[in-house]
Amino acid sequence: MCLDVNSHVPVYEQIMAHVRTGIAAGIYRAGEILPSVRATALRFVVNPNTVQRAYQELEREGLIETRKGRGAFVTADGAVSALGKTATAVRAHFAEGVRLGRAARFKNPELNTLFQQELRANAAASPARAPSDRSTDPDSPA
Amino acid sequence: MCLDVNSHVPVYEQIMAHVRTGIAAGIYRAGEILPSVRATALRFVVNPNTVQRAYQELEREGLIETRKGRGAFVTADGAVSALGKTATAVRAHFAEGVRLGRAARFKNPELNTLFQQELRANAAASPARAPSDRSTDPDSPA
Amino acid sequence: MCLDVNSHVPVYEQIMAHVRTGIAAGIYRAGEILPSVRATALRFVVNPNTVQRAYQELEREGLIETRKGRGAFVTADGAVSALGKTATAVRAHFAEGVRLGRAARFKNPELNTLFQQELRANAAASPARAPSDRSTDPDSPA
Amino acid sequence: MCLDVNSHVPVYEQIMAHVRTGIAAGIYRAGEILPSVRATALRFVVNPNTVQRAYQELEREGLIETRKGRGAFVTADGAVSALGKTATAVRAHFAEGVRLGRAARFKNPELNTLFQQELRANAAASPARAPSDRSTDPDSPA
DNA sequence: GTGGTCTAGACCACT
DNA sequence: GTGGTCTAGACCACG
Repeated sequence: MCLDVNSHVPVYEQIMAHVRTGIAAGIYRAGEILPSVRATALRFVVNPNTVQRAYQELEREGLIETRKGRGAFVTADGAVSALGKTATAVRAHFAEGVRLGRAARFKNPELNTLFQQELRANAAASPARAPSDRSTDPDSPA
Repeated sequence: MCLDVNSHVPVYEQIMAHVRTGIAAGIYRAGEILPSVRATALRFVVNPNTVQRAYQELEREGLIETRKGRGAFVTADGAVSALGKTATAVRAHFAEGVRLGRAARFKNPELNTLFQQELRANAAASPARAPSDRSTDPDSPA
Repeated sequence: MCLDVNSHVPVYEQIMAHVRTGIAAGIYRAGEILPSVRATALRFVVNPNTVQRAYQELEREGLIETRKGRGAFVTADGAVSALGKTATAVRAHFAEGVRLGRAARFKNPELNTLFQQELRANAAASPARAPSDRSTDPDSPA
Repeated sequence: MCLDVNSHVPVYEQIMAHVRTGIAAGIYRAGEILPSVRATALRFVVNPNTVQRAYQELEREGLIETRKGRGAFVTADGAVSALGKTATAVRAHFAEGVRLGRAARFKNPELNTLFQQELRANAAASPARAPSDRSTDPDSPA
């Protein structure tokens, strides 16, 4: 898991998304401490300020809580809301793809085919088959 | 059809995507003239410079051709390549959604459900059923 | 002989240069009439207004003289000054090339070699040898 | 070294040429950082946007690489290709001069004389002799 | 401090 | 009217 500096999405938001999905996935549980700002900065090869901002925004969202000199902790309802937020984000991407396809007169079956290809391409666990031939598309208008 | 100024995607790229899908959809055909820079600027309530830049990049991509004092025209192979480029963009969005979902331990069936919901939500004509309550998610990390 | 619409040099100036060298070369002599605006426009596939402007500027330069309803004529001293103007223009190009080369630390012998190559490449009459492999360079900063 | 705002060559291209020859001359080496956009804008008394555009185009050419918040850096193969690009630009100027001269029926010896004069006029160090009275010709049709 | 995008408004070349 | 370049000045993301 790493960041895409060429994406239009600010790095600090990518880090936010990373933490959010981490919570949604149960990697970080309610009350647990998150990796320190500095550790995260080193891991992503990024300026600590940037991580700092990500954590700050997450705190504003109520997902985490920072305590001076202690670190950042997942809040009680952060654990539950993260899952919903992630699902919403996922849907947003699908919606954007669908919208774009519709604009180009793609029919439902065609869109479905494209989606199933991605599902297999990025297969992880259950029905894993296809090799991951996915490559980022600089063209993608978010 | 309008732009999202709050998106992290530069406005000029959104305009590029718009033209691209317009060509892919057959709204603009090979050899046909595109709306002028100024007209497009008015339509999207955007500065002419921004449209100018979009057209310029599209020209560099070989999709369109501009002639001083005449206007911008869809090139012959622009008409064909636009379709492929749009499909790639669509897949990129699906891929990103899938990636995000996978990170949060969503299973294939769950992702599929989310996708089918979008497909129906944004339904245009044919199998239209549930209109649903889709709204853009400013949180979406592209 | 034709125009380069992709050049940064305005078309009307290219036409001016064409007339100027035509006079310098003795194709158009003092007192002789020049091709009409419309004829020139057709020949170069250009808007008559553009030719009109070229002729107008040439008149301001004193190289030609236009008489309503008659046409444009080479003036007496136009015939002599054109040659000088052309020579100056030629030198200006050489100077720009030399300047650019110097900036990149090219030595005199190297510059000379490049020049001799061009001289042979564009060979026309006297010591004609090499085939014309010259191609326009969009990079050229005038 | 300064820009010619009266030239028909866009300022941003003049800046590109300047950087290119700088790289070709070894003033900027592979991996080294270039002057910042704002610094260059001040140096050339030009709007930062204009420099920004020049750098952006150079990046597209692969000559340089920019990193947000860091600066612009000369790429590895930028260092080598710049030299070739500059040589091409130099030849283009010589070619244009030759072409113009040929059109006016100048013979090779005459063209050669004009060139040698420029070579001496713009002499830098080695065989410097006649300083001469060279001045830029705004008339020069690139 | 760095690069990157956008607006407002200007002037030029060309049809 | 068209596209193309430039300025002035603003705001954002990153270090």
